[in-house]
Amino acid sequence: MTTKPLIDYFEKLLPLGEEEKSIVKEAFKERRVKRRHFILQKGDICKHHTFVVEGCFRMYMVDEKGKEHNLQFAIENWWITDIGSFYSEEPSRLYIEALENSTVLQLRKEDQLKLFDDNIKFNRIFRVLTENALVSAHRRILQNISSTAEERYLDFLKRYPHFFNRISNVQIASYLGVTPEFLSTIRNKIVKS
Amino acid sequence: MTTKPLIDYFEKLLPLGEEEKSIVKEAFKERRVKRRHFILQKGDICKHHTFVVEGCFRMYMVDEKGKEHNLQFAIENWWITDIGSFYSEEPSRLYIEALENSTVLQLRKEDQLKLFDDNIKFNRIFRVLTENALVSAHRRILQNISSTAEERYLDFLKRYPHFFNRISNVQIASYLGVTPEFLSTIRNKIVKS
DNA sequence: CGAAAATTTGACATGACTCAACTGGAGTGG
DNA sequence: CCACTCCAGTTGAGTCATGTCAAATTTTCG
Repeated sequence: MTTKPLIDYFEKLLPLGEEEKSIVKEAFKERRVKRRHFILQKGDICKHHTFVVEGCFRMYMVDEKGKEHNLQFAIENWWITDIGSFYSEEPSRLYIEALENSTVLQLRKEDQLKLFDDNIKFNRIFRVLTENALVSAHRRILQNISSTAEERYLDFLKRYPHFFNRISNVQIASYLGVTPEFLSTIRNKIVKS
Repeated sequence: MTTKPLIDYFEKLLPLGEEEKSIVKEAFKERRVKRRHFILQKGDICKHHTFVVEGCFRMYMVDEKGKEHNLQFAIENWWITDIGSFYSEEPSRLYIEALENSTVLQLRKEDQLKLFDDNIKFNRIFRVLTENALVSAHRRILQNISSTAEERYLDFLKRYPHFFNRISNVQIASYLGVTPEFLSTIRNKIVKS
């Protein structure tokens, strides 16, 4: 039963009754995604909230020069959704790509609205999720405007140590906003010091 | 009646009944804040959601070297709150300072919880507010990691034209993550081109 | 195994910061 | 209303951070 990690996740925020658990089981659909496959591409409307049960994803933008810029990673027990597109129902500018063979649970908008109507707990749960995401985003903005690339890299490793041997440096560089070459020299410098 | 702008604001998201309007009037407290005064300082716990009725604020962090970094501005009909501190009830790392003599409406956490319990609309309204803030934050992160300072400045002017003659370039530089000197050379370059 | 991608290295170019000095305008107190 | 101060804005020289491009090497995965 793939919904177990999700229910555990919800219950850390707010305990659920048996009935609520079965609502969750009905609302979320399991899906397997192979490495290098996409669950969202530029121009699509983001139709689901996606919860990662197993595997790893990145969400990124491609600029006018064709360069990719990672907005977010997601591994087990993380969410990955272009909320802008999800809520506005406008075409996304983002891609979500599986970096490993993965399993996710997806919630369609109609089903989310049903959750919200049926039960005030889910309203609160999703509010808290969004709040937490906003707090992280604010932290990241402050860091981007106040620190050097080296400081950002060290902080990234401290904050997400489980990413260290799982996500390539190319991807990390793109998340930090530096070139892979420069990240390489940073790493070199750190080792020597 | 200072609550009118706020009620208008809410009604753009979701129409309110008369009863709901009076709930709003009771829950929010008016407060005047003079230029250079603070409604939040590092170490405080952020006790209110703040809605700006008139005036202008900035929210910023001070780094180890004593430099200030602006996370956000707020003018009429904007919100300015350290949500991290507000929800976790932990001491804030941020300052919120009035850049002009201002009038705000503030909502204490207890009163917000009452709104949430009483009425599902407010639950939804605050969820939408947070979602919108998250979408902007994501846009800003992507821009920070993908654009030069000049591009960020031009985009800032396009997106917030009303800030142009209201917020000093020192403050804008701090928001963009560059020094005031460098912003000055950027502006010079733009004029010449 | 073989192709494609990741990582590293180095030379060079540009973006952005630091520091110091100068200018001009806005507020303040006499 | 003036003199004064303080702060925002500008300028320039020198320096450091980071990007670009090209090439060589290593790793990964199909």
